[in-house]
Amino acid sequence: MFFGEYQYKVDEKGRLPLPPKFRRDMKEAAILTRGSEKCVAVYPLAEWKRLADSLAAKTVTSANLRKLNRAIFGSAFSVSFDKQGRITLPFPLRGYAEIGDTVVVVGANQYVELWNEKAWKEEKESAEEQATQIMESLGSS
Amino acid sequence: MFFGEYQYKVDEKGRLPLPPKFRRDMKEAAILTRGSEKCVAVYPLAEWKRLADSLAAKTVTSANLRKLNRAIFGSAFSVSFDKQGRITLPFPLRGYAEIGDTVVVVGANQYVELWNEKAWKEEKESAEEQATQIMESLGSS
DNA sequence: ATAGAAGTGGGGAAAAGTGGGGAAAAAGGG
DNA sequence: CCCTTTTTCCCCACTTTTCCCCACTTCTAT
Repeated sequence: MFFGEYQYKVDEKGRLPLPPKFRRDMKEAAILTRGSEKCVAVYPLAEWKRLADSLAAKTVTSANLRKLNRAIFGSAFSVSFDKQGRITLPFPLRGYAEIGDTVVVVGANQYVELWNEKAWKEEKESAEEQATQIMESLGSS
Repeated sequence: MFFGEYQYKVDEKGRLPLPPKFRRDMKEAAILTRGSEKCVAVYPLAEWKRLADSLAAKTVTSANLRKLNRAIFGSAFSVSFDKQGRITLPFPLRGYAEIGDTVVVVGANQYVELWNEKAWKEEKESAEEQATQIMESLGSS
């Protein structure tokens, strides 16, 4: 279970640390891919396998499945941690999420997201607004 | 069950004590997250799990679920008590609730809230005002 | 009055964040 | 096909932060 919000620097070589707690749950390696919003998704190996399997099991038209596969697997990168616990952000993903020399690492339960600082700020606000509504509807039940 | 209002200092290292009575109900650790108003919510582990589960059970679109995960898990931090019964307030939460070197700890039944001193004063006044009105309307029935 | 518990402060060891050098590997051009 | 240039990756080093422990003071209850 991943949670919390952490800010780190991305160095000239494109390396960035993950919070120690996150590292421990991603033994040796992780899978990076494009997030649904403008962010990078980081999956532990096990979670990635689960995701891949559930996609394979989906009954969609084969044309759609191919598209989905390309989108998901085509932009997936496997990364490993160096001795300092850092990963190297692949260039295409870095460009996609518009991550400069600062990154916000966000725990989202089953996986982790990497955000451009400003983009995260905006996303957070809209997410909170929505969460408040949902939580209030829970309270009234 | 948490109740009462206590004022403590936050030291230079960002540490603050919780009332002994509260500590006892939060065995070893607690989860801190954003409160609905400008405060920090402190949940015992069990209560947090209950909350997270009830949210996960909500049937929402996957886009909304992602947002919900971000709002809920992104601002959650797990903290533990040191030998003196203090917790360290994570920086993002401290900023959000605008907590300086003084904090008001408020019991709110199932969970606990941490407030900026001034913000609490205002919140309390408006809460008391409303409570009086509500009770008066009850009394006339 | 004294003992225990609670609030407050700080020192030191360990961990984490950050930056960079150099060897190995890859890529590219003659 | 080989040599040169660039990139990647592994390792080391420094700085900052965090965490654990100890100490002192205050308050309360017996």
